Amino acid sequence: MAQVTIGGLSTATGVKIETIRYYERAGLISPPSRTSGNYRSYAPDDVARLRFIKRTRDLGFSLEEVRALLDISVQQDRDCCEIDALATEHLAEVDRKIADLTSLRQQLSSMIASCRGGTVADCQILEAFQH
Amino acid sequence: MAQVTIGGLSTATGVKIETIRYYERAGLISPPSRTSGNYRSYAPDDVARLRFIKRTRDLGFSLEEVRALLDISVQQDRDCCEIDALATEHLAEVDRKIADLTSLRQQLSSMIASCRGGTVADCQILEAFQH
DNA sequence: ATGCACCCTGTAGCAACTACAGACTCAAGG
DNA sequence: CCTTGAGTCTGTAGTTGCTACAGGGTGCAT
Repeated sequence: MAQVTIGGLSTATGVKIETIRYYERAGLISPPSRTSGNYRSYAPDDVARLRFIKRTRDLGFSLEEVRALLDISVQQDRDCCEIDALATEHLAEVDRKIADLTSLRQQLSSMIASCRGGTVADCQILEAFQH
Repeated sequence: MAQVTIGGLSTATGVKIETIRYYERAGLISPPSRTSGNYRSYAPDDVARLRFIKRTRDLGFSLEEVRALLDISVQQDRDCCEIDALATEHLAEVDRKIADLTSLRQQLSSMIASCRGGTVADCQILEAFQH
């Protein structure tokens, strides 16, 4: 039966205990059964589900998106295209973020390149901050 | 002599009114003088300071970092190198984020490429989420 | 004098956790 | 048998950087 405590689930998945309880409150995982001493007791399926959550979180999906992915993933006979759509939309978001950061990086590095030392009064970086 | 209300400051800087009040609570800007009707009244210097804050926020500095930059920038006779150090450190952080997002983008897009349609049961993307 | 736009304070909410406090449980060692 | 230490429980508050009210007051034009 291989039931585990929350600590075991935590080490099995790399998700912190507090975070697991948070996910339970947030409805991402359902309340597990309890031992006689009121300890949470998780089944192997719970480990798989939490791994899934961790993986998708690591890939940058929001909890809302994770919820949607979980919802779809249990309906085994549905068409796969919704998953594809969610992933593609998320990819676009990631691309936007990369573009934003890259332009920002550009500005920052040219500011830094303009630094010639000296006092704060004639700092070129600060000058650039003033716009 | 060119004092403005919070609404004027907001339009002059592009920072929302609520955010300005928040910055005041957070100690990033000092409480301005008030009119007889208890309205906040800002001087041109306040406009400059808030513009500075907005610009650095747009460049991705945290409020903590902005605070540090502001602190240094008022000490006109100090050496400029601290500014350079903060900016360089921030640039490194931005680079880390770009690297993270790029690797993530890579994983996501190869997952999406593996999609062959069909039902959820044999979805390759979900498969990849399982790790 | 009566709208209407603007401003005030204070509080609560968002994401996605993280960090306690104070109490309980469980297994091992002396 | 008792104690000690690690693990767990609930509940609440803090984090970052805002944003969104509610329920009032102000200022100016018609």
